Amino acid sequence: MPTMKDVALKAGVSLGTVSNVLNGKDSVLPENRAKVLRVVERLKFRSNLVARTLRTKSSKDIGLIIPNINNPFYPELARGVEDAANKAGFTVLLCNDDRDVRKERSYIKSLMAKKMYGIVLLKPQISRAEAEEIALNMAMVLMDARMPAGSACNVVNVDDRGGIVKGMRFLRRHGHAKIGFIKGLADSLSSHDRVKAYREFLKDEGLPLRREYIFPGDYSLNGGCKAARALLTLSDPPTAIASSNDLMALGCLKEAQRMGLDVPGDVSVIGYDNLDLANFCTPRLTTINQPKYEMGVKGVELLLRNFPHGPGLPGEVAVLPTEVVERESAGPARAR
Amino acid sequence: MPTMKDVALKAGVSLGTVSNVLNGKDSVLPENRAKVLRVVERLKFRSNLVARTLRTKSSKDIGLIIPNINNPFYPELARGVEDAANKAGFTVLLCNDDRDVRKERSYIKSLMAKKMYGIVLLKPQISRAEAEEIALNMAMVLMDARMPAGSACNVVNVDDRGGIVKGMRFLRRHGHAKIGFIKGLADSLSSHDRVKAYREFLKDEGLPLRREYIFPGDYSLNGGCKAARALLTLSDPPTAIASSNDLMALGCLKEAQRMGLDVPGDVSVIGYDNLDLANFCTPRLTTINQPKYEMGVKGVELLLRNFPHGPGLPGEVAVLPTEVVERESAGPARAR
DNA sequence: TTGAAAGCGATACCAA
DNA sequence: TTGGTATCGCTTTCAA
Repeated sequence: MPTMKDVALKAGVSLGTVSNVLNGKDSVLPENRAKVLRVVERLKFRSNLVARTLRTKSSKDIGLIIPNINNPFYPELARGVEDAANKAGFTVLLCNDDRDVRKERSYIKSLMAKKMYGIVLLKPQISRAEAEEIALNMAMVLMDARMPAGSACNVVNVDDRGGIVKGMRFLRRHGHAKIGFIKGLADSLSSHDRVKAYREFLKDEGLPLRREYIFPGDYSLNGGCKAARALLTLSDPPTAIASSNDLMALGCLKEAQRMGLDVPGDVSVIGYDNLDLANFCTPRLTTINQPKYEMGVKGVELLLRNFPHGPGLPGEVAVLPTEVVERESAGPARAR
Repeated sequence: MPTMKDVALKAGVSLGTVSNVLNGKDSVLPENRAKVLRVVERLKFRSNLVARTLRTKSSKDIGLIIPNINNPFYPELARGVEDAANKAGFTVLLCNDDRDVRKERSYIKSLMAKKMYGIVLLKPQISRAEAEEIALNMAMVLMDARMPAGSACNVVNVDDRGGIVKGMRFLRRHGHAKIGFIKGLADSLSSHDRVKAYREFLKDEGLPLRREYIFPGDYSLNGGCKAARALLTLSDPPTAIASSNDLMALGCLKEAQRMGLDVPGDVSVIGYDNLDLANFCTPRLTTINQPKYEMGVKGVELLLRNFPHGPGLPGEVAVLPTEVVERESAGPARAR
């Protein structure tokens, strides 16, 4: 592997000149530039990025820490991060922390030891103070998190309140007044926001809040089945069920069918996330879309924009919109 | 950020001693080791991995190049790679090449410039010669590829022939003699192997090979629908359809249902891959499992085993087994 | 505009 | 066992 020194030698110029050519500095005689370029070509020279990073103290890489790439929500988001990063000349190191704070910390330390430019961290479990401290050394973007105003961390969230409200409104518009809700695991900000939005919507609409209409789900297919069974065997069952994710909505849908109910004829089901599976099941699932790819893109955008040449700029917070994707699993309420 | 020099200073020992302590060399006086460790702790010192890599000319990272993490086949494989790599103290850089040779080459070059330890490359599009050349500089594992014996590249493949044969046998055992086949895009080794296996199976069983029973699919949901329509409207339609991936099998299944056919009552459908969706659809899809996670693990295993301290050892090839996962979409043939 | 030289922060060798 | 020093390959400053 040839080095810049080799190039300099063969081209009959100094190391600095080669560096200047390679970095597009214009203080180089055209003739020298040409010579250097020719040698670079001939030797198939490629800069050693490690040396560059050592010298400049920052690589052109960003770390992406997510719970688990196996969760169908994340590949698209990861792709958004990668595409946006690539476009800006950065590459992405993917890390799955399995929602384990220890793993999360360990990855962060490793990313720092690698002198990464920045980190995109989903569902952070570390404390705010820890996050702030990291943001001193590298660009930082949090997703699905809440930080105090003035924080050095950038934050990208999704309008979960709005998503639920839109879904509920959709159901209302189709005449539903008795709407059940399947909660998710109470471990994340977004999950919390979704139930809250459900409650508030009911209140705003002057609809009664029935405790038995809220079922504690676990984000799993089976959790959705259980919820459906519980909700639909009530003496006065809901005519529509809103789930806080697609997987449970699917379970719900399947269980309703198993009970001999027609979806959406007898009961409407509405999901959340808009995963691929929402398109693959029968009936296709009406659901709330989260802009997964765009979340990734936006994250990188903030990352790069607010850390142009080291720290300084305060963080920014972006809230991305949700929307209902109308398909087949929800329709008009029908008297039973 | 403190450096090893700072540690050496505060601990009153030399740089070399600190290095030896940190790298677990035993030629250090226990008392000195303790001193160093104490200072490391106090200063929260962490080795700069970039400097280490520059000096040693190889990082503890491996690159993983896949077509697209958005394709539901890959997340699990990627997870296998990451887990196995982590266990060995390595981290993984994920790259999506979108099946574009140019992107593939560009990523490889970038990985080399970063002095990565090795590369796991899926469905390589570069030439064999190119692959061999890369293997001179870093550990290399190819997946879904064929290399000549004696190659420096390691290869991990899946027993696609066997998978198809097992699926066909399963159908035969249930009395099917008229079996349709939906091909995939002819762009990969595995795709090619699957049709071939289908043909040979028919021959071995003494069953007629009917051209009209082989439909050219495109791996998409819609491709599966079209295939079903074509195959099932034949004057003498097949009683079972084997698809070369799950997505087309799902499309096939849905189209059959739309045509008023019962699956598996009227027609059996069998997929390939065993993606999550195979479990989520109705009826649940009987399919051929590919050991995705294990492929990733095996890849890293070969990578590490055959490149312990630089090149030298020849590559190894591993073929992982497939198996039929019996669910609900395939059953006994029935006279129509 | 260019060249010479000083670092970046580790590892590794050699002498002591 | 330890300390001193050269070195990895680049960027960056400073004089010329």
